[in-house]
Amino acid sequence: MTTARSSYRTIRDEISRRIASRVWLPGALIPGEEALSVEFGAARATVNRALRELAEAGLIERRRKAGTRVALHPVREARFVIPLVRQEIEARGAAYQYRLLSSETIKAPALIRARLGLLADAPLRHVRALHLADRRPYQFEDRYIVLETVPAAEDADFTDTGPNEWLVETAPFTHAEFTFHADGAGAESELLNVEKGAPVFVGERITWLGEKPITLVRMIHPSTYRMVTKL
Amino acid sequence: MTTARSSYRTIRDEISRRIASRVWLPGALIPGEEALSVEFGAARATVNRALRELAEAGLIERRRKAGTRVALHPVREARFVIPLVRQEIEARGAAYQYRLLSSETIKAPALIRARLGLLADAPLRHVRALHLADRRPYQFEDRYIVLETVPAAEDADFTDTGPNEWLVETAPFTHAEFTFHADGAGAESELLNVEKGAPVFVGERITWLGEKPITLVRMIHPSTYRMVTKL
DNA sequence: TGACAGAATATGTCTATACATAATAGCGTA
DNA sequence: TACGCTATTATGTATAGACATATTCTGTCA
Repeated sequence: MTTARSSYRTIRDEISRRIASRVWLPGALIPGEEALSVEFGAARATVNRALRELAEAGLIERRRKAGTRVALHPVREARFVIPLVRQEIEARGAAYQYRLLSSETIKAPALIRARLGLLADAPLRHVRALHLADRRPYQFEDRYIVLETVPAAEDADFTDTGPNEWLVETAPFTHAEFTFHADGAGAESELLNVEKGAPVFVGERITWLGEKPITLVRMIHPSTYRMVTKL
Repeated sequence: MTTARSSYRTIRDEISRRIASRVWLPGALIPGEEALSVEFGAARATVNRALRELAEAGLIERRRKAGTRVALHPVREARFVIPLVRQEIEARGAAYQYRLLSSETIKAPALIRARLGLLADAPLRHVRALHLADRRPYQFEDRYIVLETVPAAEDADFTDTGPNEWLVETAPFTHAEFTFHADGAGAESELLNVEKGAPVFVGERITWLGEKPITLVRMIHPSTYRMVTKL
């Protein structure tokens, strides 16, 4: 019979605590919103918000009529922010530098076309660039921009600022897909200043505006790179 | 003057659309909750929920008194679920197999101690295991469990099921930190059936219960592994 | 000019109430 | 017994109104 002066945070944290301290075991049914609102002396809407947040975090599972139960496997999800390379580098207190390597308009290569679900001959802008932190190679960027979706990219100037910053300001996206994997350094090994075949961390991102693909980018980091996220 | 029959989803999506279609430009101030509730014919609370979700997604930024504006750099965040290896493998339609490689109770090595913020001589359970998908090495798991935090782990039997599944059911966590990077295969190369020094994808995870560290685990995948997430 | 106290304001949260909706449980019928 | 309809129930969402709180703005005083 906690007295607590309502507040959805109080309720959320208390319930979270009960789960963490195993007062309510995984799989167990917890009291309904009505009951909790009585216990905490809060309105049902307040309890609802607390429970909703916990459900979103994956700690509990809710179903109409069936009630709310502690998640069996806390399939919690972590979040990682999608920063601009520049911000990422500057946040570490390092000096950011950018170097454009190449930029051209091409017909979509078969592989890229398949990945983006494009018809043959779709024109793309292909940009290669290097991002440095304190004068050391930090990320090699290999990007394709779909000109049908973003016509303005045809004439954009990427000599001083990277296409990412330009896109972020110019072409908002609605969906995105991220892929991460490890690979051996290929042609980009020299640029990153690593041996050929040395392990590199590859992040790949595709973004869409509605159904239309905007861009595909491969971001390649030397093996010193760490992608960190907290929960 | 959209008529729309309220619903926070309708409002959320419409605002999202206006941002995507650049009706409201990045950095621009958008109408206040009061105004929007009039426009959409909804209660302020409903508009609030719509805006709150958009803010959480990083599409807009809200500040009291200052108002709500379209985020300059959509610092959106992606989420990735934290699945059990088994589920991950079975979800691909592959057969899951587990093999315990070694298990012993040790004093914390200096490196691990530092990483977990432990005092000297803290006893740990060190478990090494291999997870296979369709009989092929999928993940090498190298785990340390802090016995002070989870005493029951001392006697737990990991011959048939991995420590991860055991922990998930037994020791809930409140915080976690994830790190991902690429590395060259070391001692585990044979187990993963790759050449020594071949690129591997390393995921590291530390979990805490309150202030007390629970476990540190390194999960090493061959370079065929892809970590995928959508937004 | 600049510092500071207060007024103004947009968002943040809570309440009470109502109705909507999904899903279960139970009943009746074939 | 098997099937399908209906009542029940817990969560989901909406509303109007109120108060809380963080910030900005403004005017005053040194």
